[in-house]
Amino acid sequence: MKTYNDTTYAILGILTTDCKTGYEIKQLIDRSLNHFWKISYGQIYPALKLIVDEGLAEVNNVENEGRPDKKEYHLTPKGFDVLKQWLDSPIEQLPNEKNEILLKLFFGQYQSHERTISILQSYLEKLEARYLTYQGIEESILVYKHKKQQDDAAYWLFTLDYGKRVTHAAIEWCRETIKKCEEERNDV
Amino acid sequence: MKTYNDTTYAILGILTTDCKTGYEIKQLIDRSLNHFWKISYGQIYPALKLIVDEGLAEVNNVENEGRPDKKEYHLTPKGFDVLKQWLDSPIEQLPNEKNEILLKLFFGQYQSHERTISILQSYLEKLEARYLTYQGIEESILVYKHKKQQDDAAYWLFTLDYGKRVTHAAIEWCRETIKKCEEERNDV
DNA sequence: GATCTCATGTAAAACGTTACATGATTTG
DNA sequence: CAAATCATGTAACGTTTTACATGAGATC
Repeated sequence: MKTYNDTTYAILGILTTDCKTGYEIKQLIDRSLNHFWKISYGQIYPALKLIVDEGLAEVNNVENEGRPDKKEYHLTPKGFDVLKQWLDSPIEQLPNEKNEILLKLFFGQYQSHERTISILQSYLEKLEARYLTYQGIEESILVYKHKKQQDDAAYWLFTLDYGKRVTHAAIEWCRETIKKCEEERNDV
Repeated sequence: MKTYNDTTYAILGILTTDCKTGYEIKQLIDRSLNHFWKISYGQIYPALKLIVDEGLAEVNNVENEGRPDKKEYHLTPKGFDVLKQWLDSPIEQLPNEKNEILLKLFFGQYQSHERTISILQSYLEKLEARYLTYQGIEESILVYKHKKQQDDAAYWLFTLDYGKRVTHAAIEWCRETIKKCEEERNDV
């Protein structure tokens, strides 16, 4: 069977939810999958075109009073099969992070202690802000879970839990590394 | 001042260490920066060419008995300046992970519990293997630190500590999520 | 004798980001 | 009245992966 890239599978997956348009897909990813997936319109619209060309979804135009028309995409049985088949396939590789902060820290000896500390501090702030948004997302998922009795909420909470734990570990590391750098600075 | 991409800065940084050839750069990244940076030869060799063209490093050919010749790259003062200037510049964005496992888990309701658990289990195994390699790297950095009295080892240990903490958090999450899925399976 | 390590490189394809274009309505 | 939100899309550019090419010595 034909294979597609992960961007395409991500969109197929989202089309199983209430999100049916390119715009809504972007919003869902930015708001709920943000900690493990990113996407741009430059990926979404061409991918939706491909999905329709391949018969994995069907489009229909929906008039939207006082708003631009929108195109709703609905999975076909074939599209649902392709999604399930991807879900069933094994995963070979660990995700590969690219972390600019760690890259700079790796060469930290060529930086002043002040600069190293300030980079870590701004990283810490961003991590803390991210942790707070996760808590916000968690609450909105819990609300959604109570409203609609759907199974998907459980899985969304699993992925969110991952984000929270990993972010928490990064925050702890950040705080302690800043402390170590400050001690170093005072020693020298 | 002209800017380059992170791949280029990563290579400039590595040229401050004992690694002076394309091959050695690849090895160092694979072995020591592996948890936060990846690179391929298709990036390294063109980047080294650019680095020389821009006057950031100089090449010289080194004969290597019983082995192919190698090209050693040495930073110029200008190259070192460019590196330091990049190190001093602020970081705007948090790194964006792309995690295929979490993406699949997000759509876990369309998978059997068995399959979800088996994906999590293989993820767990990979995370545990990674944690072990981190411990191996840690020991080799400690050895290096004792041999040469260099400051860089401290920063290498910082980045490694990050990798260990984050991986540990992911392992814990994995174990508990597997437990939850197993309970679900038994309930249904 | 096969595979691994050392060593450098290119070309094509795949993938992703950014900037641009359009335009109406709602909110501050 | 400016800015944000809703809504779709393209083109250019930048980045990364993958496959290929070459070849000698060392290890199993």
